[in-house]
Amino acid sequence: MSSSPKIALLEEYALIARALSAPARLMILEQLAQGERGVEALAGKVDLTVANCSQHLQHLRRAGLVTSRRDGKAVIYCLTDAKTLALMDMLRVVAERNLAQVENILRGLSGGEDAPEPVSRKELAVRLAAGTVTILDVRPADEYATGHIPGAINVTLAQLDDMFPTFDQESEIVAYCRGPYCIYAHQAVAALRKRGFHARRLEGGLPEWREDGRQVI
Amino acid sequence: MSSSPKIALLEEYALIARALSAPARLMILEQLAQGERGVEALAGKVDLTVANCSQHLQHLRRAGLVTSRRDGKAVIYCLTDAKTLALMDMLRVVAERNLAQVENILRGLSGGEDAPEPVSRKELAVRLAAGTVTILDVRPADEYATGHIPGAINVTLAQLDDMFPTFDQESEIVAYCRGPYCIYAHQAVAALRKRGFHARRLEGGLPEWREDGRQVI
DNA sequence: CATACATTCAATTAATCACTTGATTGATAT
DNA sequence: ATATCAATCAAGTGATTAATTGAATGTATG
Repeated sequence: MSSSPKIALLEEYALIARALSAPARLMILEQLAQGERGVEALAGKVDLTVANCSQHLQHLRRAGLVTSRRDGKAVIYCLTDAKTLALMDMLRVVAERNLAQVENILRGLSGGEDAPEPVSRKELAVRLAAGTVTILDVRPADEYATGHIPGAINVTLAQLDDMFPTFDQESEIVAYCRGPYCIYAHQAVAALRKRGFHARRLEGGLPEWREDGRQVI
Repeated sequence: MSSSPKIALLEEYALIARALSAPARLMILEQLAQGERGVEALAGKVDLTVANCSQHLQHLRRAGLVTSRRDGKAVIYCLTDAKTLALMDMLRVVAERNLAQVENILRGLSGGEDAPEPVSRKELAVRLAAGTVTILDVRPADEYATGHIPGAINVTLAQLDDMFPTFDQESEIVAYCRGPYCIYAHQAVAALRKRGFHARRLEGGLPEWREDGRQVI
């Protein structure tokens, strides 16, 4: 098989990199970061056929990034450990630093305007305790239902237009979504700022907030 | 091209992961971590034809991991930044945690015996200043020549057999090589311990030592 | 200007990959 | 047992990839 142990090792490392080299699998991992899921639920979320999704999941399992267990007739997948999230985040950081294309897309998301720096999780925790901030959870309702930051209001992007009158023009609004790969919070902040609100993104998303050991309800 | 900005972003991230998904390219990156190199020198080091190596380098450049400049008739490649090294190291960490195969190979490298914990760079720096340690640089002579830890002795694995009599049985020996992807230090430590020496690996390799801002001559 | 040199491009082949379709397995309920 | 449901497997297609070969580019030197 492999001539030398060195190449054998590199092939294993490459196997993990390859597992991360398809957009569909990155989306699956983003979903699993929210919490464990069955194959059919995942296939629905990332818009793949069940068979195709199953194959991607096995690819991820071969790379050791996810594990599965059987629950009745369903097979539940979950992330092997949080290091995978750190690896994905580093992928994003390197992409943002080195690829001009990524910068262009991110600029486009904030509607041409300069997006403000995101709010750190620590800062949000302090202001959450003080009650000086409105928090928006911009994920789909079902993901909000399985866990969210205490006090967060669930508003999808489509609903946002109707909600403007209910927000306070003075206090700051912080929006979050699935995590660094998710663009909902970017888009929500752009829409809010266009209407004159003080809005910023939360750094990371719910999985990172949970990973910090902060409260989720 | 890409239907949504989300998929466009994921495709960029996937591009970087794909760049890391071939053993040949991981070897090229390991070499570039030692210092900038021309195409022909790289091709020789990683045992590829020049044309093939050039194509791999362009793959890496498209992913923003390396940059190139022209120097006379040679084209010199170097790593875009040190974050790439961090990404590769995280790839290794995840592999060691999640893939049984990697554990097997690493165990095989230490000759079946339990390998001792590596020496941290900080600890080595202290003991280097105190002169209480022998340091072996187990890389090829040309790589040693372009920079090494002060006081390190250059010994290739092939030469190691002849060198045993010259080592002190009492003081500890620390071996290092190109970095976490390189197995020379593992093999050297295994050989030394089989002969009864107190030997350990340095954590990381020369690029990481240099990255810490420590002295290299 | 012609030559030599280092690198890149272009065309080819074999292998691998993503995705689709339809059949099969495994577990539960009737 | 039989039916049902979730997930996986197996086979086939089109696209992408790594590697090889030979030609073409760009840069220095005689």
